[in-house]
Amino acid sequence: MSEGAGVASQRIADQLRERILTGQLAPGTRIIQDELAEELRTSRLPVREALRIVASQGLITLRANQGAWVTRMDMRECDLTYRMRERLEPMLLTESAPHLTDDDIDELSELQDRIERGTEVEEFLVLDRRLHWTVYRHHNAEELASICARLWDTTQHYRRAFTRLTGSQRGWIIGAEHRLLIQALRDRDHVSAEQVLELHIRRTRVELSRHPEVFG
Amino acid sequence: MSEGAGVASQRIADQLRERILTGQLAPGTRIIQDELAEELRTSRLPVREALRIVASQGLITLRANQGAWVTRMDMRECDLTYRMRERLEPMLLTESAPHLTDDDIDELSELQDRIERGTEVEEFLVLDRRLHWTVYRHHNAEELASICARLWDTTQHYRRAFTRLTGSQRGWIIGAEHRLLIQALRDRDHVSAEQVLELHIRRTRVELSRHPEVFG
DNA sequence: GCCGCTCCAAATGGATCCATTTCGAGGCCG
DNA sequence: CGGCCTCGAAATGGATCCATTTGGAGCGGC
Repeated sequence: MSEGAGVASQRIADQLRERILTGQLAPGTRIIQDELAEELRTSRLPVREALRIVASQGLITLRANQGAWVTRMDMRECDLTYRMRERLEPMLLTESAPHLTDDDIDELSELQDRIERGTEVEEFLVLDRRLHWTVYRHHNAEELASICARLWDTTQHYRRAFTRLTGSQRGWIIGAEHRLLIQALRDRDHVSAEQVLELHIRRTRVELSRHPEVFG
Repeated sequence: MSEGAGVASQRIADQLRERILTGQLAPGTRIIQDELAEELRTSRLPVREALRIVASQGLITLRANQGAWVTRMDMRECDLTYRMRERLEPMLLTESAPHLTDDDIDELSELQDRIERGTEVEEFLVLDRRLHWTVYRHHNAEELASICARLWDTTQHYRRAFTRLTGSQRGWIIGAEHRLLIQALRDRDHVSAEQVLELHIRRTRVELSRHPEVFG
């Protein structure tokens, strides 16, 4: 795949990705090669390659002779993306779970503690992601993992909007799901862990589908 | 995503993809920018972009400051790819099946007739692919479809080797599975169609896992 | 007053040139 | 004789310049 090529291109791609995931660049925003190049003190060439890298991760959309925009999703696409996650992330869990150490699982508990103590949306998004990917930490399936990461990233903006909207109402549900997941992992009951994870993603999808206003 | 950008880049990417899928370029083959550029009467720049496009589809692997190789898989990766297909292609079927016309289904039957009459490996690969993607013809899920296509493409070389190896021994199994799939679609029994499709992919995966020599 | 045509500025696409990195061949030293 | 080091060719990465395309502003005609 495309982890290689161009140190500069990769750096620029990472920065672009960061800005999109943190919400600095909203879906629909146009990205102009010259602007990015000047701002990052480089030529347009590595910028062009960076745009391609980020496009291959689904975060921006390119159109020939026209330019690049931060990818925009409608509710239908977002729903489908969550359905894919429901089928793929449990696979990723299965690949990783047998290799989780007791320390890993303690780390999961601590992350959930912090999630429950916190109130900031941005903090929640970071911790939630870190929790999930700690579960997947020992996967040995790059392809699968990169697809899952892509599905996660492309819905990040709408997850943020959704979280802001529903506030802490859903906190205890997510908490219960996370705790059940962590306990199943601690018990080495991987089938249940898979099932809880699928449930967790599906429940979020269903709730999201009840908030069309997230998609403006 | 990355359907746009650079008419030339896109053309070159298509040619590269074609050569890999038809087996002209085997996994592990190194691709040198200068050679491709000279052969296609263009400069290295669109070649570089084409390499990125094809890399984003998983068919070649880039390493910074080193170059590009046709992606090589081991049995474990191939097995995982088939497992992903088992979970995703039935989804794609579900998106498309309700919109299949009687003509579409007749076309499927004719394709299967031709598969059963033929003996050439290359012909089989083409017809088999056409059959599957005729089933998916009316999907309205670009992301899902592009992931499925990617999973299909990256295993193409090993499917070819496998087909050459097992010859026509598996022909009647594939025929039965395809016929059952087509009949379920004709009966508008989409749940059964999904199930047959999953079975079909899983059976192929299991057989493939019994032939490690394919990954020599 | 509205629609359409022309032309121009701005942005993307491609070619060429130069810099940098990698890897192997060949020689030198131990 | 073998291992290491150096050097150079070859390939990739980046910068600059030019070509092409696009879309909108402004003018003209109906």
